[in-house]
Amino acid sequence: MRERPSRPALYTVDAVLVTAMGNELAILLVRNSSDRERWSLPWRIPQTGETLEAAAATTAKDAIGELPTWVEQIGAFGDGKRHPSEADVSVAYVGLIPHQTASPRAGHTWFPVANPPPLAPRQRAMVDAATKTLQSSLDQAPIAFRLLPATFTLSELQQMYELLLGKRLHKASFRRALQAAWLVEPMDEWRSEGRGRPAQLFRYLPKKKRRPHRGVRFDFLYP
Amino acid sequence: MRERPSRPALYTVDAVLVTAMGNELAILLVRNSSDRERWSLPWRIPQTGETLEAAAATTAKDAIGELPTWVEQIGAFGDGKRHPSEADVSVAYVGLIPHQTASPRAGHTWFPVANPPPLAPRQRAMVDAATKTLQSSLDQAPIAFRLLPATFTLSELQQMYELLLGKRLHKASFRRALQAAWLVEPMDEWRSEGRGRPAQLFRYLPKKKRRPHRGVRFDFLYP
DNA sequence: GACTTTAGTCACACAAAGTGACTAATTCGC
DNA sequence: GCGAATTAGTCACTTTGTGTGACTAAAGTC
Repeated sequence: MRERPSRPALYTVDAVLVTAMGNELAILLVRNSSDRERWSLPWRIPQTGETLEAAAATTAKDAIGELPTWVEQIGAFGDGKRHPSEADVSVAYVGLIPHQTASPRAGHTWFPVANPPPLAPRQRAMVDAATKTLQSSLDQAPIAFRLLPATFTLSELQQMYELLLGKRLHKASFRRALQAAWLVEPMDEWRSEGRGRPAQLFRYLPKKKRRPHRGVRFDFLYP
Repeated sequence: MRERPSRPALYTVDAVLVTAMGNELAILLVRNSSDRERWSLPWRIPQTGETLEAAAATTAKDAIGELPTWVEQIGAFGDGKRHPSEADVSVAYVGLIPHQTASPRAGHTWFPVANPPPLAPRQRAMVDAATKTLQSSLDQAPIAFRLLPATFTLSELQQMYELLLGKRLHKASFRRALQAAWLVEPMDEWRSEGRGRPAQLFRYLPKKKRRPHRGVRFDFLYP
């Protein structure tokens, strides 16, 4: 605990900016300034007095001109090797961007999260961890709502959940669970999407404060 | 993203070492070398080529002479102020120590997690986040098992869960859920604890690989 | 106007969880 | 030695939650 390191321990803040493009998730990458063939996550070295979260928000603003609707830390990533700048650790954040508001700055492009260009191993790990974090906090935080515009149909909401979970959901079950959670308020508007019955619009407006009072659950198998 | 910082962005790795003492959780704190009245978390600056997790494990070994039975990252903590050494960010890890094996080195002491001595705000935040992380990954990882000795009774296991969750559990429900998860194997040993029927001993040995196939869940209220 | 398409709801079956009461095996007090 | 107390372990019943197919509703298409 007292040994001096052989070099300073430096870090950056990296942002995994996520949006829903059509029916897949996409992340924002920026072209490397040195090697224009390669891509990397937007990043930043925090200024004096700047919190980590603020640095992540600023990184996002620099990349798309908007603050994310949701920012959450993924963790610190270090593998003993250096990468962007001289840093040997990157503190990664996910930021959610509703796709409507997203107009990337020059040099920045959305890539399907399932099929990105080659990335440095550490950045690759951060992207993987970001999608995993989103999936696992999907039932703990309004992730899906933050990827949608302010008003949406229940079918759109369900599709967003299906996209994030990577599986189909049964309509009746989805709506029953949503009703029970009191997260959504119907508006007096309907939207006709061409064919089919028009859908009612809803907005995110959580109401109740009754916690479900569950017991234990053992949802793991191997250490 | 290109601005130079006004000073180098430095970090440490801090360890929140947790054990179960009697019927409360405890964390290991070390007396400050400068101000002997104050306490802080054990920490370390990673050496070149050392991963973050390895640094956390080493920190634990320096503090209690044993490797933790479980190590997990909590996150990176920075508030714009510096603290241990010159670092403005601490990467925090939880490490679990079964209480039997724990014999702290000189200057190190266990404190009840609910009632620690005054700590620096950042360290306080790390301790709070550690217990929150433990609670929320309790159903995802064998946290409780890693705080117990290799063999244990089901009552001890249930008490550990109650301690970590901060609430009582119903015996029959607990055992039913445990059975369904195939996490535990009975041994041919019994232990008599003075009064009452002797309890059978079990060990952690996860068996099945059937994932429960749940739908969506909305377990949050406010953003 | 029949057919297709999407929205929205219902009702039933089945699975999971909460709960109190029961049996079992030991120690303690007398 | 024997009944009360104590802890372990199980059972059966009730309540709640989830999976699922079938249904009605309102629009467009031909």
